[in-house]
Amino acid sequence: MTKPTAETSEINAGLPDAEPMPSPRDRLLDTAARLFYGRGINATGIDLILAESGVAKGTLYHHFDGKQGLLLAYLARERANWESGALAADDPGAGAADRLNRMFESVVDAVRAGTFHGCPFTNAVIERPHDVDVRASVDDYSERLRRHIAEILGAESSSLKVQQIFVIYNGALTTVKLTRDVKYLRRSSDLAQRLV
Amino acid sequence: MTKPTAETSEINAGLPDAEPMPSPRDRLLDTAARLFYGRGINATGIDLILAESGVAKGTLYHHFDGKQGLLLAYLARERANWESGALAADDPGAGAADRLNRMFESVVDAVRAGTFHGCPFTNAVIERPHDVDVRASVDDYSERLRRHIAEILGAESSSLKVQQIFVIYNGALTTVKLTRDVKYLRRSSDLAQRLV
DNA sequence: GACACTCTAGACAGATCCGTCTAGAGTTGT
DNA sequence: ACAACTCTAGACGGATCTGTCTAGAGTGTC
Repeated sequence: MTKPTAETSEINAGLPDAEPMPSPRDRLLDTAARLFYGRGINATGIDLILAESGVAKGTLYHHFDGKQGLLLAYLARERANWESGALAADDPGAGAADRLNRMFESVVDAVRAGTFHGCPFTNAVIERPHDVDVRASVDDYSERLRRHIAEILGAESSSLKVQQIFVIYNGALTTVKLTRDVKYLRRSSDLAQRLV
Repeated sequence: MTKPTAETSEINAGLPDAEPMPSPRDRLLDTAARLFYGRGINATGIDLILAESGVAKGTLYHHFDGKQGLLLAYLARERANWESGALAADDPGAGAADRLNRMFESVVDAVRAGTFHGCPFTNAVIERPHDVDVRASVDDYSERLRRHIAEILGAESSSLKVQQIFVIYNGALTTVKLTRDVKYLRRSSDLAQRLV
């Protein structure tokens, strides 16, 4: 009835070279990420993800272990995205204060773009407080964030300053989520830079 | 079939003066608070609240406007509890640094008691990102928290220091939720006191 | 005694949820 | 040609959710 690989050419008939539709698996992940992050995990049903991604239900269960598998894949990808984003925004040649400032400035951009909905890992641990797999994913992210801060400061990951900037960064994200006021990112950035 | 007002005397038959059972309304609120806070709002069904509180479904809809009404009542009570708790722990005669420290120390107590599951308002806004009533309740709390900090510092609620300690406090709660490590409360407290 | 109020117990409808399943189309490899 | 694989479309069951409803017990008030 349907022609999976022919969809693009059908839809884009006549329009030469309009970007090809991503694979069903990628569309699932993209849609799940958007909905989990924007509407909440528990408030987002599988059927909505399927409808918005235009993927059949069987395909979801072919690629992922149900909603839980999709959630974990979303968190894993979010972690990877965060890491590559932090790497891209970072300038290892710059001073520590500048590098810290860029971390906060990236969040400012996301808020202005209307794509910021808090820290995905904080959100996940709040929505799934007893989920050990979510917890593992969160711990992984948490440690990598501390290591990233440590690398910027040239300090040990367990040092006092790293821990304090870790708190400030988490506080910045939470406070912006709470108040929707970007100014707290500047305050947080100033506070963090003062510790350098 | 049942004798509402006789429950206590039945259950406590022989035991003189064991504390009387709270009213159905209070039992609903207590149970809802425990479950909403401990398991999450969207993950907690009405039926579970009813079963654990031992209250009939009709009684819930008599006192509250469904689950949403129960949620808003829970948040309102949480705000009141936080305010009276902050007032009780506070010593207006002490120095600003000491008073700030007590704010964080209260959280340490909650963590040790095993009753800490993050900031109820942050949790609510994450689980119900598009709920305007939840948003109003969160804004209310948020402003009172800033005013409390401002009062301790003897500063304007909109001053830079208040905003920064607001971030640190939110960061402390989130970071403890994220890592389950109490040490971040000490780090946060030190950081906040340094701003005095 | 009549009435209003609060409460219990539980049935019920309607929606939504997740996961499994079947039937078949299209592609790729052998 | 045949098998293996990926995908669509959608039915289906069973669970769970919220909210409404009825029937009746206990209490207090007029």
